[in-house]
Amino acid sequence: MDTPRPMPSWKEKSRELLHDAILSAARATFAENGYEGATIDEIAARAEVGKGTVYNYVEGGKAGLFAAVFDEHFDDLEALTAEALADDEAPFRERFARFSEAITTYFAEHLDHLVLHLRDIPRLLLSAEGVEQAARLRRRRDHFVMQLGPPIETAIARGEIRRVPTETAAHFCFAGLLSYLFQTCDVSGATPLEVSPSRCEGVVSLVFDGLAVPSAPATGDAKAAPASP
Amino acid sequence: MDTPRPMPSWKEKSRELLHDAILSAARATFAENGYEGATIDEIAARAEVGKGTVYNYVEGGKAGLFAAVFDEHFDDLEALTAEALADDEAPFRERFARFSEAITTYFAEHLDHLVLHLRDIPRLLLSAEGVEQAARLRRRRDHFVMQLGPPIETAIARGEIRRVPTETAAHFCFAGLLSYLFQTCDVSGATPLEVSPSRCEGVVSLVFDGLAVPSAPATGDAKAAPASP
DNA sequence: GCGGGACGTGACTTGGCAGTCACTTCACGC
DNA sequence: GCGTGAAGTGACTGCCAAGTCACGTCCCGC
Repeated sequence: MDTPRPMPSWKEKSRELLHDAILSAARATFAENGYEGATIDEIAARAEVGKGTVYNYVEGGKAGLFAAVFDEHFDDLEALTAEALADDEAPFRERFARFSEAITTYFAEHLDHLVLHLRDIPRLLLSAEGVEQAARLRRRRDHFVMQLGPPIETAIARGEIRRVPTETAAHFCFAGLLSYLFQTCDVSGATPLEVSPSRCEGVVSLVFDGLAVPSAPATGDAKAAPASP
Repeated sequence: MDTPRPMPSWKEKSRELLHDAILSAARATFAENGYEGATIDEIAARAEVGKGTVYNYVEGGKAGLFAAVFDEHFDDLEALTAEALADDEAPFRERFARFSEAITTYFAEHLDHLVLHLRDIPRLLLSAEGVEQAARLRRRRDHFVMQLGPPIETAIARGEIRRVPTETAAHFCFAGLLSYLFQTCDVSGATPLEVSPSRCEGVVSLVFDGLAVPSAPATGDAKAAPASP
């Protein structure tokens, strides 16, 4: 058959650029169709490379590609989390607020990562097959979530928050944030995920203060005088 | 070819029993392997029927089978939720505690449902293909979660909880519970999911009271003054 | 006992996708 | 120019699973 394409400008794409293009195509495709629904053919098409090239650039085929996407994802999350939590002096509520805002902003800019995170992490974590990969991912996720650990312990020591197991608290913080995002954003991307201090304050206050009325006794019927601001 | 099997005791299984057997085999298989990983062949084998029989008993092939499993699941959840929330007079904290205990007990007895719920609901809700089914499932899930709506509104009216959008509060309650279960139980089933009042109190207090120290900052003084140290 | 209908069955058909590899093209040194 | 190796390509292979359907079996009424 006649040669498919004169490969117009491919030389411009250096090795690294190509790698990025493939990874980014993979992320988009996985986000759109899920792991099972995505095909290498489509990823290759999106990256504007041949199918074979995809295999030249990643180890481990489809699964490896997927892992690479998640590695990149968690690298991102960990970097911005480290920065958001950096200020040891700040009260926990504030640090958590910064964390929430950073995460929200990140996901607002990368809606596909949000979909990926919400849909495919549980999927991987709970799939019996691929135990190897599941364990690796769990470690990665826990490592990320546990960045919240030291701030939480500091906060407990300072008496800012209750004595809750660190792990529980950390997961609660992140899960609360995620589920809030999931519930309030239009995942399809039709309306962009809005990031605003007030929105962040919403999650932060839910997670930090709970549902209960600030100081009123929860179970007592006596309406305690509401604290004035 | 020789007849495969003299079909030993199949007549005993009435139509309905067979249907149940298939559904239950489907649930187990889906829970074990996820939607994509499950095969009709395996479901048939588990139910101890021929593949063709599966198609005789369900509308819509694999997808229909999956939907049937989820319908049953949400029927269960809604029934026990209605019961747990029945007492209008009780304070919200108590109603939520009963709800948490009921859900936890249910999942403890049906670990496969928990896996299914955690892994496949996000998957379905976020998959672009099958929009039809996704919408139906979302409606179903929201209907379930919004059983918490009236209690929440009552609680707000009574001043037990803050003025938070009902939907947000409802989802926060359920998501908090779920993520707590996910994080603290061994999904593989190696160690059974323990249900105890103290465990429930753990979630309830996180969701209801938040992370913050009960009323006063540890530096205990004027309650309403969130003085910064 | 016998004929027919209802029901279950699994071999088969079909479609689709992961992964391979023989080939083409390009860049560069001589 | 021309030879050589590096890189990209997509047609091809093999596998697997959803869904079909022609067949066998059983039961029930006659």
